Amino acid sequence: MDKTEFTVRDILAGRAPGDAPVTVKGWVRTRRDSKAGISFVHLSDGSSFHPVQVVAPNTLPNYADEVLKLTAGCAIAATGTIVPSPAKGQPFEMQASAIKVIGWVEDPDSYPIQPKPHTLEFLREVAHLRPRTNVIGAATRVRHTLAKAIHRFFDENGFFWVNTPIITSSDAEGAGALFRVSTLDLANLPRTPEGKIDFAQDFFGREAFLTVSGQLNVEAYCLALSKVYTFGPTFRAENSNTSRHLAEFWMIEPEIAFADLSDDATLAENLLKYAFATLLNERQDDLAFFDERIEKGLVAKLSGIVGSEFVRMDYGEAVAVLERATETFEFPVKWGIDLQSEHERYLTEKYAKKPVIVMNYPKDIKAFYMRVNDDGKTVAAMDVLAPGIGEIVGGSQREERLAVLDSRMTERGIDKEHYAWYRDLRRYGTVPHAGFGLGFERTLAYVTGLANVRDAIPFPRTPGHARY
RNA sequence: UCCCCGGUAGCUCAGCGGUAGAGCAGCCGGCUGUUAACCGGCUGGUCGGCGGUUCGAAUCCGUCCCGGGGAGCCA
Repeated sequence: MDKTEFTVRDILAGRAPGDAPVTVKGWVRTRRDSKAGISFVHLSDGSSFHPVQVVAPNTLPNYADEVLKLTAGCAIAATGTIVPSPAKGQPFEMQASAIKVIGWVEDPDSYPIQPKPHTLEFLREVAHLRPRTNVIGAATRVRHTLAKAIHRFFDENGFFWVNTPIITSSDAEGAGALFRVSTLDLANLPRTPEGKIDFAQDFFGREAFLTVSGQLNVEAYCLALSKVYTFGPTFRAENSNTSRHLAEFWMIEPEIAFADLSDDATLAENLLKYAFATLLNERQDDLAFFDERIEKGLVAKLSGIVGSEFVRMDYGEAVAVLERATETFEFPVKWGIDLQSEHERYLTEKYAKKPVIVMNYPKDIKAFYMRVNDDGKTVAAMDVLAPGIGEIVGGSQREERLAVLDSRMTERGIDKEHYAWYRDLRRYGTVPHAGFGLGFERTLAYVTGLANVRDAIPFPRTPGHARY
């Protein structure tokens, strides 16, 4: 991009010179013609929510042959002078002196992306073209800024980003079904003398899978660098068909040493508030769009969260609240049950009307690595529940006592040999530590008001869907 | 995987036993410093597939496919 080229964002912000011709490149959103002898072409390059208005006079040499044939989706380079717009709708516009068509739309009649609202369901079926829409473009920019805000928060607080492996052999974390990674010839599998598949001949000499969580690995780095986090893709081969599940999704997993569950909850709350505040500050146009078209009151909702405390309650208190509720639940509430979606929704949407942190769950419904509390009945686990989306954070203080960890593994029938390296962390300089997983797409859905995580990731993977 | 709802023009939908419709998009024309403009005209369909009921099926029945919502699992 040479010095005379500017983005739509720069032009609308007044950062392009007004005394010399500049060029902007992008894709046509709409074209309106005036018989007074000009056409108005709205041009988007994705750099900002709003397009730039290019005013094309009929004195352009290619006006009749090309400008009047521009339709939604055509790629052009427009050159001209940036002037304050005489009409309402935009602060600046371009008086074009040249419009060069770079790419036509073949068969405009059937081009799927039109200057009108489409259903999100339809847009998922044209996943390669949907970034050209307002809603997916805005979601993409918010996703970027959210990711940057999360990294910045950790950086400013002394955390190190640890890239835990995508391919693992940890297969019993209780976090769902796994995708197998193998280079064996499926049509001609090697067998052991007992007739089982001989994974010793596979690429890694053992069974391998795509990771469902970087937690166990990041714990190892936590017990050396004190404050660490992962931010990367994770994979679950669950046959989940809901608006909140993806087979491939991104997760943020901080892990802090010399810390307990309360520290963990505070970290989660601070992270979310920081991220939301950043979006309110840096993505105003996009959030205004989501507020207007996707979820009324979105900006006020986020501002409210930034400025208030999350509600914290013990699992026992949560059960008591649910038992007192006048609402009738499909699943009856009593101490010991895992909270159902309807229960979580009640707590966060009706009872607190903001994010709720539920802490100290019964140990029998939680994973083996969560620290057993002094009561012997509960573990130091916490979930952050958000209105409309449910669980966005799941975390715990980890069991740092080797004897307790071993007995928990025995209870669950987990092979200690397989977790020898994880047990080592408790043998050599063990300390209390805690962490959580934050679902990136669920968080993005929450901050945009988008009801389905499939619209919060560029190319969603769900059961039966990996076409694009 | 289970339970519901839906599939009609490129898109959004109406029609729900009797000759396939509207809005938007596209094309043509009119008007206009316009703002996902406005006015007129035109083009555009195996009514998801297959089978059945009926004189006659987009409409009723069966089945399969596809999409969505909810549940479970979880982030």
